[in-house]
Amino acid sequence: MTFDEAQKKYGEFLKSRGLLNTNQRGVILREALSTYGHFSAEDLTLQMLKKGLKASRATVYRTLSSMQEAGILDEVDLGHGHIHYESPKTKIHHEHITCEKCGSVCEIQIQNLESVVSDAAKKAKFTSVKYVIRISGVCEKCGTSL
Amino acid sequence: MTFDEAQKKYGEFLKSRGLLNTNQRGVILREALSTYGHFSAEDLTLQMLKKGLKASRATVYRTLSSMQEAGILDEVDLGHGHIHYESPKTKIHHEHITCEKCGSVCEIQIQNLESVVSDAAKKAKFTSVKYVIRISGVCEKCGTSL
DNA sequence: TTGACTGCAAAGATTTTGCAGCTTA
DNA sequence: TAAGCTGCAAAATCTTTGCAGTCAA
Repeated sequence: MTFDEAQKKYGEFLKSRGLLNTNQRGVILREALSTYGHFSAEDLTLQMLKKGLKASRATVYRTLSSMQEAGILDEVDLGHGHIHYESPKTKIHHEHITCEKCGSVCEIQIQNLESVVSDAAKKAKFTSVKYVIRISGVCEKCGTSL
Repeated sequence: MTFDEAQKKYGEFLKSRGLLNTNQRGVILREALSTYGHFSAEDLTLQMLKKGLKASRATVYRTLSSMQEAGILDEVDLGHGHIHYESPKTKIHHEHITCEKCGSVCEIQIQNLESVVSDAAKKAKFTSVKYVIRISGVCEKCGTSL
């Protein structure tokens, strides 16, 4: 998803709900999509502060949450105790695994995870299925240094 | 896993770490394993309070966490904003899906999820792989009543 | 006896909310 | 103008921690 596509999609989402397309929402959208990899609301707030872009923590939280609802951000659980987001533009169907010892994060590919989960959910008559998976383990480095 | 097996396993875990097998740990273990389905630290604390069993919130948190490490409880993410646990004795390889509208939780079966995740993680040279998956969607009732 | 455990209350961390003033359409 | 948004600070939620007294081996 390019920035323009995301902007358009978010704009439509806002309009469909009767919400306003404000300056802050635009700034946060741009910032979120231009960030490589995963970030938390806190990360983004600080990153914007450094650049002199103004948006309060509360607004960042509110906006990221609505961007996720709009489908232009995915939630990611790295097991770090707070929500991370990620732009789907960098997502070619991958998940993350966090090392329990050193905290490092690797991306891994899980074949068909999306469809497997979605199929199972459909058997229980659920629609609009989403999932967040948190995977952890011990990485090679930490495993061999024991 | 029966209660006796869990108790034995937990006892061995504690011993191997030089930790004590205290009264509170025993009480919490019994309470956790006798609870059907999933529960949070808070749930368990209140449940024990009602029965007149004494254990502070902090101790329950500490104990559940160590029981998870010992492998006699599994962490479950229902998307309710706090950690839930579940006894593996009720777990015949199932996951949970939470309805975004009404909050109801269903159990669903996902074929081979465990091995699929574990295999993918092994390709990244991770060992001792664990995962927690949070699945959400819209249940049949909420989907048709729109 | 000694190290570990417990309860309490206080601290922490992350996220949400109330409200008054500001903005967008 | 009206409805929605924003920032601030306060609140809420869940969880962890420090400490002094208690307990298990």
